[in-house]
Amino acid sequence: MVDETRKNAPKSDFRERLGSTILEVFSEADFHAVGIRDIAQKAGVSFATIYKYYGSKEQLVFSFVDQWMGVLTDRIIDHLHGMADLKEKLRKIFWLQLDYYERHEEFAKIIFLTLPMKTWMSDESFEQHRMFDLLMDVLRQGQEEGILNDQIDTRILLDFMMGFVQRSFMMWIQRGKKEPLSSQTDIMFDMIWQGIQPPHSTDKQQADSRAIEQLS
Amino acid sequence: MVDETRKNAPKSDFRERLGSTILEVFSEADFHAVGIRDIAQKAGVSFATIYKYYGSKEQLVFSFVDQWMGVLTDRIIDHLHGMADLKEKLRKIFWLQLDYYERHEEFAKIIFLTLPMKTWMSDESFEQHRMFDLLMDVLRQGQEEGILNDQIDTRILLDFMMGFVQRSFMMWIQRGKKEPLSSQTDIMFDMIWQGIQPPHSTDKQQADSRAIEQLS
Amino acid sequence: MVDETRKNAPKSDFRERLGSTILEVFSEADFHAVGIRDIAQKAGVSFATIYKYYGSKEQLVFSFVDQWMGVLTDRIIDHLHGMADLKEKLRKIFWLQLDYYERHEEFAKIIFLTLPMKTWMSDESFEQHRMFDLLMDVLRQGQEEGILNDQIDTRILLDFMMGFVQRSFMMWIQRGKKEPLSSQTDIMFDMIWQGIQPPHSTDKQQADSRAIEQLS
Amino acid sequence: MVDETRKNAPKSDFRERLGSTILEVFSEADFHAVGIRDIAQKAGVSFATIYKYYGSKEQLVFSFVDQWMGVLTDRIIDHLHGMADLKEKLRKIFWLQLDYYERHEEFAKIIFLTLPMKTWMSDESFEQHRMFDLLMDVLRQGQEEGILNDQIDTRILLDFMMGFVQRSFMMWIQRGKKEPLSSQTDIMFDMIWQGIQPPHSTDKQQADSRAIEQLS
DNA sequence: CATGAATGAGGTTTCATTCAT
DNA sequence: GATGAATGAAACCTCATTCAT
Repeated sequence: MVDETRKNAPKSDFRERLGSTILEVFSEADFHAVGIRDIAQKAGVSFATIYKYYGSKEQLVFSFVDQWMGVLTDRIIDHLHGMADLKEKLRKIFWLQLDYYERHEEFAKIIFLTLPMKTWMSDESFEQHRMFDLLMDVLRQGQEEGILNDQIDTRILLDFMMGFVQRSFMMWIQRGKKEPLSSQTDIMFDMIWQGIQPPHSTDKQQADSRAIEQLS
Repeated sequence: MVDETRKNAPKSDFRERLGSTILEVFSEADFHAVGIRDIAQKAGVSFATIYKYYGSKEQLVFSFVDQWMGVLTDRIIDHLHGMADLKEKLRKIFWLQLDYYERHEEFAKIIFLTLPMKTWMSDESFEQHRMFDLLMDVLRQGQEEGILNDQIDTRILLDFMMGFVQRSFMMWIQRGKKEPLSSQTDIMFDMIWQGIQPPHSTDKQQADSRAIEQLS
Repeated sequence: MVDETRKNAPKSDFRERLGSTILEVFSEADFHAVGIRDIAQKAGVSFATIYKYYGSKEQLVFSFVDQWMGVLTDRIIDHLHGMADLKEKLRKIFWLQLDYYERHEEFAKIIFLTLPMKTWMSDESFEQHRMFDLLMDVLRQGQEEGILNDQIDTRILLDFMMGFVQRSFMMWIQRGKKEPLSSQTDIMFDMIWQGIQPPHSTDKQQADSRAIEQLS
Repeated sequence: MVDETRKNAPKSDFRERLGSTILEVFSEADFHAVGIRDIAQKAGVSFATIYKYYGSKEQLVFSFVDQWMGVLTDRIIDHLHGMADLKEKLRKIFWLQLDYYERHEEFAKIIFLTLPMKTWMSDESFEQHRMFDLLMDVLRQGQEEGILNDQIDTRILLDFMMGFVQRSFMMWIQRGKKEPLSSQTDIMFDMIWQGIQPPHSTDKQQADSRAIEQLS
């Protein structure tokens, strides 16, 4: 299950302490405001060892971000098992993300607020292929079944959902975390669900509704 | 010898060159990868002068970002004049943003990819009160008129739209700008529009539609 | 007199403190055992400033060594003024060196014990053209006048003297500085003087002496 | 698989390869510019093994230098056998050194240009007791027999010769090895020989010579 | 007993920022 | 009021040495 095969993998203990430290410091300061020496010292690891394994401050953080994103992906995969209804799948996916980012606030701060995007986007780990493919499959299936709007590039459906998640997290932080991030999952998901459905053009719907009303 | 005529107004020129330089360099490198010396040199100013006016690298960029966001706000205000239909207003707002970010790609890269978020979010300029108030007013009005979902915090409606804009821009860049960012404005806006409407629960809508069909 | 013309010359005070520190630390430890950070701290100068001016640890030390060698050269030039007798000139030169190295023991330790020779010999400052030319002129003159052995490359005459100086200093240190280095100047100089004279082949000399003795 | 026959004697091979490597790398770079890892790799040994046997980079080199100096000492001892004439003994010693350093240029570069003197001088191996005693005995004997200047500390006679050797080697390298180092052995040795003889004051000699001439 | 991993630290370069002019 | 010098610190790379296996 775990990557025991990876070559040159440092001691698990080593990586654990590093991870904690990264969460701690990068969640509370901008990327450039954190020194590798601080990290090394707080993690009780040698500065040179970090360089040996990760090569740069960026790669160090990317490496952990990738790992933590993998955990979220695993969790999503796990939860989707045995689910058939598309809407429930998507709602679950949406909730799992909000929930994960809320419970791992430090991690979410890192990916949404701290990471130097320019460089991260050039890095393999940004793509998150496993999660991307997973979500794309669900959405594509919905489009093929006619449940979701198939006029739209599937990737845009994905962006629609992911953009809402990211923005919601950012503003949850910015606005002081007054209530749990996931507390409004249902109402927020409904917005997404409405948004990604096929356009029995809203006008038509309204006309329909009005027609019904007139009938009664 | 040169420009002795405007001896007392070198400032505008100064700021202009600084702005161009900032767009140029910060759009192509992470914040921490850009040196103030580079900026000063490219702008033809002493770096100490920059410090005199802006105090720090962050404030320097924030200052210009604020200005450029102001331009977008002005443009939105300008375009909304004389518009009455809410949907058209929102569509316009959505399009104006995509259009502005596309035509000022460097600026958009800076705010979405480069700025150290942690610090920016603590800065006055992040709030963008004028634009925030403007959009909030439009959305709130829609909620009050019953056209938009009023079960939802107006700020969430805003996040819904803004998140989509930000994510779309980021992925437009990431995916290689194959086609104009604003080329899908309509189809994308329809997603938002559907998403923010009151929840005549989709089920109900479908039921309505079916009922109509049966009637005819 | 002093190099006020040199561009980018650091503050004199700055250089003074650096010099003292260099004498202090490099005279007591091998080159590679001294850290630039220590030097900077002891000299009360910023570490970055050192690099700005000298570029490397080696160049830093070479720069001062060159200066101090220049002082010795000046001193020799000064003392030779108004001297006519070749032997006295050479004796003076020999003594001035022993004396200078003895009174500036730290400096001498640096050039004879500490400097990484390989690199120093590739450096301009190793040549010490001013002093080299000065001594070569004196020796060459002696050869031309028939006072010194002209069968030998002048440079070898120079090596003969310089090698003795260097070795004497090294062993003076090694043997615990029991008595002043220059205390045996005369007896040591006589060795050199005898060595560099034209070879009225020793055998001949002895034969001569014996002949004289027989005559009397 | 390989050399199982001398399973218990891999040491000589090990040390041989180490020696070659040391000659190779330390003759071409300053002490601090050579990494133990390079040495270990080139010699095909683990660097930790080197530490096991030698304890430090310095001791590693000192150990080999001591061995190679021993070879020179042996050679000198060997050649002095059966020689009676003091002058010839000294000439031989002088020539053997120049010859050895010339033919083992890499070794000579190490002792004269590379070794961190400060540390080496504190090391047992610097003293070279066997060679020191050997040369001192020869010189002392010369002094006792009245052939050499006995006004001078025997050690200074030694320094006189050794300084010339060291300086000559250094400058031979520095000046580009235009001709064999030992090519001028005779003329150089004559300088030393003249230098270390008793001072039937040169003036006296000249007077003698002149007297003879007058007589004839 | 030999090895590679881990370490602390140094050299070098570059940076943001401060300071004195 | 604008400037360059000086600074402290960081990233980066590599090293000598120690340590656990």
